[in-house]
Amino acid sequence: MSSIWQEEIAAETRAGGRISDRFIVDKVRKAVLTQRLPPGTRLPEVALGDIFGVSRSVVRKALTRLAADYVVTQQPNQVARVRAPSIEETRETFAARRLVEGEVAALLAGRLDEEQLATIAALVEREAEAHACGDEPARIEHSLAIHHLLAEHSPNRVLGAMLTDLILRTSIVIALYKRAGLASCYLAEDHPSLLTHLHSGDAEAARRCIRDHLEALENLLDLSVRETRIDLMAILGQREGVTE
Amino acid sequence: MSSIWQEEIAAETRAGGRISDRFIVDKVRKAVLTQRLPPGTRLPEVALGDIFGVSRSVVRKALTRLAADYVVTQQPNQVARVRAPSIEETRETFAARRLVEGEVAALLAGRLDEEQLATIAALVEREAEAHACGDEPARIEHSLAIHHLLAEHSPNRVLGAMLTDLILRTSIVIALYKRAGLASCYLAEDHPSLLTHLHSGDAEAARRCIRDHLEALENLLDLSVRETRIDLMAILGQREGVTE
DNA sequence: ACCGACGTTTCTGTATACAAAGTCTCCAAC
DNA sequence: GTTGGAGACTTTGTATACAGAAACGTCGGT
Repeated sequence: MSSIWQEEIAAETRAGGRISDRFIVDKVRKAVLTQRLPPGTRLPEVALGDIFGVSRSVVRKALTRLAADYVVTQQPNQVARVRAPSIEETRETFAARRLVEGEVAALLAGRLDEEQLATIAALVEREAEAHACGDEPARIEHSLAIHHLLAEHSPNRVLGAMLTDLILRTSIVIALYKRAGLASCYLAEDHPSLLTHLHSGDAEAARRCIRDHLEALENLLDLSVRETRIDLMAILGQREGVTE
Repeated sequence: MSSIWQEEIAAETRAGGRISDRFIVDKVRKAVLTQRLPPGTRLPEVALGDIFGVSRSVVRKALTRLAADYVVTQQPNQVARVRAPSIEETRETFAARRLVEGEVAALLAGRLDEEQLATIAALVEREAEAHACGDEPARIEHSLAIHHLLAEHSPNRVLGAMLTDLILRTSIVIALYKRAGLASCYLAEDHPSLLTHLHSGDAEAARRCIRDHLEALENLLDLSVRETRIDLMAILGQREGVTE
């Protein structure tokens, strides 16, 4: 009965840390992001409880929070499942993120101090390196870190929190709908030029840069209407990935 | 031990409906909105459970969801309390709502059918009437209904859901920071002219109309820096409103 | 009168038990 | 071969018990 979290759970308990609902939320979220838990996966409370070594109470709280974050769906008297955002929702999520992240970038332009800019510049650099090495997981991690930094430094904290959510949701659908043959969703010019605009303080250029970047990203996805496939999968969805 | 929900609970149970976490969420939300539960109010799980006639399990789920909606704060091993958004957060919430609702209005301009427009027109009409009669609660209800309709009809459902959240959050801070002497936050021209733009299909005019409307609303609030008062209240916050 | 230690009370965190709803399987009937 | 249904099984909904943390009040000392 191998679980994909064994090592991390062992590490956490060794470290004296108690497994809390937050721990479970983080792990499930990451597993969904990396597609180790594909959409439609059943997440029964007892199974999760056994895996993490806690009772259903804790698992229930974690699932409730994951549902609030749109990571899983919870219907009365039914097993929670990993959510499968539709193609339409994917487009809408990208549009929402363009609006919000564009605004955040505009607010941020010219307002970051040297240290913050340097941090971002370093990440941009490391992302390029990782791409050159063909280390896609590392590249994704650095790319995500850049966007999360924007959210974190947003002068408007409310927008920042909304952006954090949207980054997560777009990441999930990117993983879901990445064009089959595509090795990477890397756009070499975008992050460096964003950095330039943030530095120079041109708010509208920064906004446009972000919006174009996100639109290009969306266009890298395969959002053609094989929606039937997804729907069938969601309905018949029998796969498991938790117990086994 | 009078609770502010007695009648509604009785009605619900008479109707055969079982009290669920959703019921509790709705009631608490509304009570916060109408300031019957002022910021800082303690919300102990057992007390709520007694009032609603359910066990802590149900209350806990409700509180978790209210926390996800930013209505209450939950800190480990401490009683949940009604959240007291700061003045800064209030400003940020308004800015976020201007961005999102402006976009929704722009998307909606010229895309509503006659029936939907008629529904909104009727609400605008009734809001004006309620204001004329001095029936402020009714006016607020109709005003909120207008904005919620925008959110509901948003072509972009993701943005629509975000807008629903933001409407709730701004409503709470409006109640909180309404200038003392002010009887009403009514801006006679704004809703009718929004309707005009939605009808004519001028997206940018609709966007601007919403943004101006929300900015005017924000300016009606008393957001001067008596922030100390709020902070003290949150810290000493000893008031109760649930048990009694 | 003020301050700090200590015991009491209150409240949350977690596990668990039981009931109700949903799901699956198998078998008979068409 | 497909449909329909009875039963067993699985899974969630809710209540409750107990342990531990925080808040509160009291009492002694200064």
